[in-house]
Amino acid sequence: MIALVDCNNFYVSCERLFHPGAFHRPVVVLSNNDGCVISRSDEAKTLGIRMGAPAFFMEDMLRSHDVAVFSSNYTLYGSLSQRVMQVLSSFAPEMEVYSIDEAFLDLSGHAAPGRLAAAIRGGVLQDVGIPVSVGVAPTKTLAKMANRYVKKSKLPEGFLVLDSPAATAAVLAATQVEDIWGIGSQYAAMLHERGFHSALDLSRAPDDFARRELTVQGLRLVHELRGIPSIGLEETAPPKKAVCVARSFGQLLTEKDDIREALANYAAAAAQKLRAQGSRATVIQVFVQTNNFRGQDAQYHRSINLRLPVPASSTRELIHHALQALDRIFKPGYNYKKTGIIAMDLVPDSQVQENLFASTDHDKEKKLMQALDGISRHFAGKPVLRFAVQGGNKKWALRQERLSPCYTTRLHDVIKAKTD
DNA sequence: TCTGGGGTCCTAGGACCC
DNA sequence: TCTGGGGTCCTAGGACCC
Repeated sequence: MIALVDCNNFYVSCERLFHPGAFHRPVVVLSNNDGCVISRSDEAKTLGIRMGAPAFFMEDMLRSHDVAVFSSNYTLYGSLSQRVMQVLSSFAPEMEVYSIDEAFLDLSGHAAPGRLAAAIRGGVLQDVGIPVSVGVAPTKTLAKMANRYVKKSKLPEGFLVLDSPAATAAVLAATQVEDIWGIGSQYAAMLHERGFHSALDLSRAPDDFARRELTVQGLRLVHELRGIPSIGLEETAPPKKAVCVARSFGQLLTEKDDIREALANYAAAAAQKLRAQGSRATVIQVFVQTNNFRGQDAQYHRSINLRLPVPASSTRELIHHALQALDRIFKPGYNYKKTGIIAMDLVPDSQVQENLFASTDHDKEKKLMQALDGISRHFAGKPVLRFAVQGGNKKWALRQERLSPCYTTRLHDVIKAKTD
């Protein structure tokens, strides 16, 4: 049996840990730039606040219902996520960390999965303070479904075990196709049209139909619904194939210099990510975009791929190439909303083929970056040393008007229990 | 008139996930 | 004034190879 453990309203739960006043009260967490709602407490859901709803549409409503609003603080959430995963790993040696707030656990060999699920829930709550729900079933897809059922039906015990055909069929029948893991809006519309409405319907679909209309992934999915394990547990995360840093600006930008500054900073962040995972980029993609939502503005979306002379992870090189790419796609006269860089075709640092004719001294470059990373580690990962082109104007900076402190990762932000 | 067979690599686009 | 960011996988089609 496989368990899917999922933190309830994870970002909201993280904020509540440090703001006891936010319990028993609607709470939402906003995306970057305080743009839209990405996490809601149960009370906020009851108020009818939708996932992804733009915050500025709802300001009056948020105020009148006394909703606690937070900017997202990924440093805090990442740190608490690590603690949750640590606790989970003590329950099952074989585990896949699926996302910041979810993990699959292999429970095979346990005689009483229900008791274990209850213990997991209690353990995480006790040790970290985050409430979780647990779904247990023979396959990952069914475990996901059981988990969703626990939350949707607000089962008071917080877990559900699908260990009989009857229990499984009941949950399958109660789940619409669009709520199945792996079925998005496009497939859902097609399935309804073809007469498949519930997960139970889909579990009875012919294999060749699933293969033809939903690709091989859909075929695996249908088998999983029937209780045949077809998606394996991935214990060690495969190395990333791409690294992307892209942000909307806090305000629209028209000046190339401002966009250069933003892009230089994103390229620096991408380079740091690459070094942290020990890989280098062979190709970079750089893009610029205007704001689609502004019908009154002329629109411009453009991206370009650049093959690097030698795979690179040095901040200096990535900034250099990114800005060259920008030169080729930037056009004056637009209100720009977003830029970004994607580092692709990543190769392990150790397997890089040097270019005999390249002008860059990679030994020197590497030492420089080691020094840079060493210094930044001293300052809790903050980029205290920067390249001049990264500037300091920050016209592009994010809006984060309701950011809570980094209670668990920055010494200065640790809560004071007592002041002198 | 007839016009092979088998393969790789790359790119673009579509679909999905949290 | 204000609408997120970061990923993965699959397929189809074209270019190219012997």
